[in-house]
Amino acid sequence: MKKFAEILKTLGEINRLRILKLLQRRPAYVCEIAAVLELSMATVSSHLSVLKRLGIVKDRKEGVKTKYFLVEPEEAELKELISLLKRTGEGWEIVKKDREKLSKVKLEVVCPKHIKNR
Amino acid sequence: MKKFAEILKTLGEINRLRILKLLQRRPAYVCEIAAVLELSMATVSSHLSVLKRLGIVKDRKEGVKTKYFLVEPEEAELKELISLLKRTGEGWEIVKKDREKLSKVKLEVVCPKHIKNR
DNA sequence: TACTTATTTTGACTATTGTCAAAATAATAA
DNA sequence: TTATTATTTTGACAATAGTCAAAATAAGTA
Repeated sequence: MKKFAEILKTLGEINRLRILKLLQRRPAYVCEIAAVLELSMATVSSHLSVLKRLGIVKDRKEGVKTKYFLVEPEEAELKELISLLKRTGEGWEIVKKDREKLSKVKLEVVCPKHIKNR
Repeated sequence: MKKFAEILKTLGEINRLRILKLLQRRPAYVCEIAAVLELSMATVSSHLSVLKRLGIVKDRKEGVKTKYFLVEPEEAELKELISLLKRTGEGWEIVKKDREKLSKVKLEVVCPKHIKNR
């Protein structure tokens, strides 16, 4: 039960939900996510590590960058929650905006110091 | 989306989950729940008010006591989450223990000051 | 080797949360 | 009315969480 509560609490954070809805579109680098959400990379990185610990995202190093992507979780309850989130978030305004932004993000623009620590 | 995160976070608290699993058995008074969970009535009352605000429990005054009971929530997502919780919590050890305790609780014992502020 | 750069970690800060004791409420009983 | 009692509210506290800047890492590149 403790685990179940943990899962719910972890998913009950708006920026983590936004990240998940982004990753449902396509894998992304930390710098891209940070640019879309307008959060520091430190913050995004910390959210991602929480999601990784939960077993719903994984990462792959690509040179100096890290690409994060969704994976099918092990646990049945988590699977159900993710499926609910998949069905549920599509109409939200912020999700549409975030995805629009993501589709326009240019790595060369967003990753070097053009994005000055925001 | 903010609302959805809110729901998840609210449900992601172990004592609130325990309360919901109790109320799935039968309606109960604050003092009964406090006795079963071994928490102060103040704490239980505060959890209950959070759950009430979410629209998954309601209360009815019975003299000096307040009886809390589950209601079918309005929102579709919340409905799905509650249904998941219904299917999901049955095997948990703590749920079985809590329910066992609840079935043995005697109002006359548990409500007056016999339970000394725990 | 030294330099650059995306990421992660650390440290600090603020806001929020879960908890209880004590005070305040509200409903009944005497 | 006054007393009793279950509940709620308030105030305080410790623990946790989200955030960022700055430092530390790690993986290139020159």
